Amino acid sequence: MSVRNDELAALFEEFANLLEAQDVEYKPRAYRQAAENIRAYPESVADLARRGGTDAVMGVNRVGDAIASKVVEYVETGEIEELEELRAALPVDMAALTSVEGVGPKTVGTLYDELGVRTLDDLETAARAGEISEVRGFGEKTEENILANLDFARRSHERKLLGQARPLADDIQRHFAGVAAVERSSVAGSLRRWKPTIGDVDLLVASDEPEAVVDAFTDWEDADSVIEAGPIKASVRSKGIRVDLRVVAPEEYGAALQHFTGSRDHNITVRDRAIERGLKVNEYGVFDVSDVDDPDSGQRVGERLACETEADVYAALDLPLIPPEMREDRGEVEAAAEGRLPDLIEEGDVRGELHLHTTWSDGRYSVREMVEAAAERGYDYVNVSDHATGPGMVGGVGLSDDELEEQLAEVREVGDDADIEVFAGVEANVGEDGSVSVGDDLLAELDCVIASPHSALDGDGTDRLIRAAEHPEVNVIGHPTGRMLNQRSGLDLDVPRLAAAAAEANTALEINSSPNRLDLSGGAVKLAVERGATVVVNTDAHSPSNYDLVRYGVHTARRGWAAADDVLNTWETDDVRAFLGR
DNA sequence: GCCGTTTTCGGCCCGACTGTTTTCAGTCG
Repeated sequence: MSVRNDELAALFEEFANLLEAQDVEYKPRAYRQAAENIRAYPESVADLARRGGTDAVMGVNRVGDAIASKVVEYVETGEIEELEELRAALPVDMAALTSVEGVGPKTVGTLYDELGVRTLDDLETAARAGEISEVRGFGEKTEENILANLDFARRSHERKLLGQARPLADDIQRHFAGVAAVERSSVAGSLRRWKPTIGDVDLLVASDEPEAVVDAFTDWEDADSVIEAGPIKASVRSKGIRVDLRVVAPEEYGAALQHFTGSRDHNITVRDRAIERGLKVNEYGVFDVSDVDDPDSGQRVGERLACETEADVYAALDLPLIPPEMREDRGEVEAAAEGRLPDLIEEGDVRGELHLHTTWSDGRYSVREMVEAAAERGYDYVNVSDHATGPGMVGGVGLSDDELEEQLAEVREVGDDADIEVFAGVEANVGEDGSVSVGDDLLAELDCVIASPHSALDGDGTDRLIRAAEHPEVNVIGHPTGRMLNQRSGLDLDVPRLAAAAAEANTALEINSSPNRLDLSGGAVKLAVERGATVVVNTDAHSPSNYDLVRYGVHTARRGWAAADDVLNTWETDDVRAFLGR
């Protein structure tokens, strides 16, 4: 049985909520943290369980022997006995009910005990009948809010894609640019760390007039409804996404930005380092509490060190500024302390696009239009890589070998006219056995061959992709797992093993920048780069405007600690040609 | 339940906001 990480994570989140409904202390937090780390783990945790048992699963941060053995139990039997007992004691659809804004585990427990509410439908029926406002501790306002939030909970139980949330954040940043009370503003939270999926949009503003900022925020034309609004913070819903605003004093902006960017685990490690130095870090600043009797006696206890900028905050802890994309508690604080932070790739380092489609397959623009658009962007080279026919290609999208020969002539012709280097390539399909769906003679004529899995996208794909990577004519493995965010998890990969083989074979691993994919993930990129593999940031463009998606790939590379040198398409044309063996 | 150059036992982040309450519980981030 193949079990996805997010499926495991959901189980332990349910575990946490059921325990919390019973007033159990501390355990819920432990289960939630374990769930979060399982969800974010770059490889299949179920695979870990199968290969190495509880010991291997305990390698996941904040997973100890108790939770690890529950993972093993679930992978082996499809059930966790303790969870079944908890469910029997509180037989409710916990995930659905707690997805209603303002309804948490305690509320679920109370409404089950008092009214027998088990599902969203039960909740709606009880609210419409006015029963909820009769329960002690509840009132009419709570009942109204539940009704108001129910539809939203029914419609959107998924995290939003980075590619949806980023443009929204850009919009509101433009709105704030016209508000006089806003001194500085930034996105924070997981969006600033460029996580592939986002729970909500976090915004931070520096201002001496917080209430004016909150007013401007709730008046924003794209704010569809106001969830809450106080003197220094507010939340609205916009286009189905929750947007949280926090306003802070300008002199505390750096500390607040550091605090609200997270991740929580990164901040815990940072705080630990502060404690070692007699310092205290919170959202208001870094404080020297070495001469203070009770450092917990207030928010701003002790002497405040500089914290107008994030760099000040890290400097106070003898650390260089750690880029937001790295703040996932994957060893970055230790690396920073030892001066080992990589010089991360930046958007401006990208010199070319090595994966694009034209009207020959499923693109919407001609070879010439795609090449000219790349030249206009200032790129030095592109690789025309239309789909080949083969496993996973439906509706006649992919090209036969004869058609590819025909296209090759056109690509050469466009290349002769172009100011930039035009590589002739293909996106071939990797069969279930690792074979490549284009004839070897034709592959040898091409400059840059991408091999991508498009079919049989479940189970372990490591051996299959290694075989493709070792094919002498293959230069890039495209979207290696084949995952589609919120839809399918794709292949399980032993990334270190694949990366070592790819490095040996001089084959690059793709970071596909499409917001639906972001494949490889940042965590996988880190493992790949550590094994010496070269990665390539491609947009898989089907139109010129798709070239803009490159930022998502670059920031994913940064989440994987990649420097420009690790990324093939930051190299100069001659070096890329040498890598391709042309 | 997890975790440890202060601990293998005894801690666990904490502040803002809301709605329900007369001083607080629940939710959220």
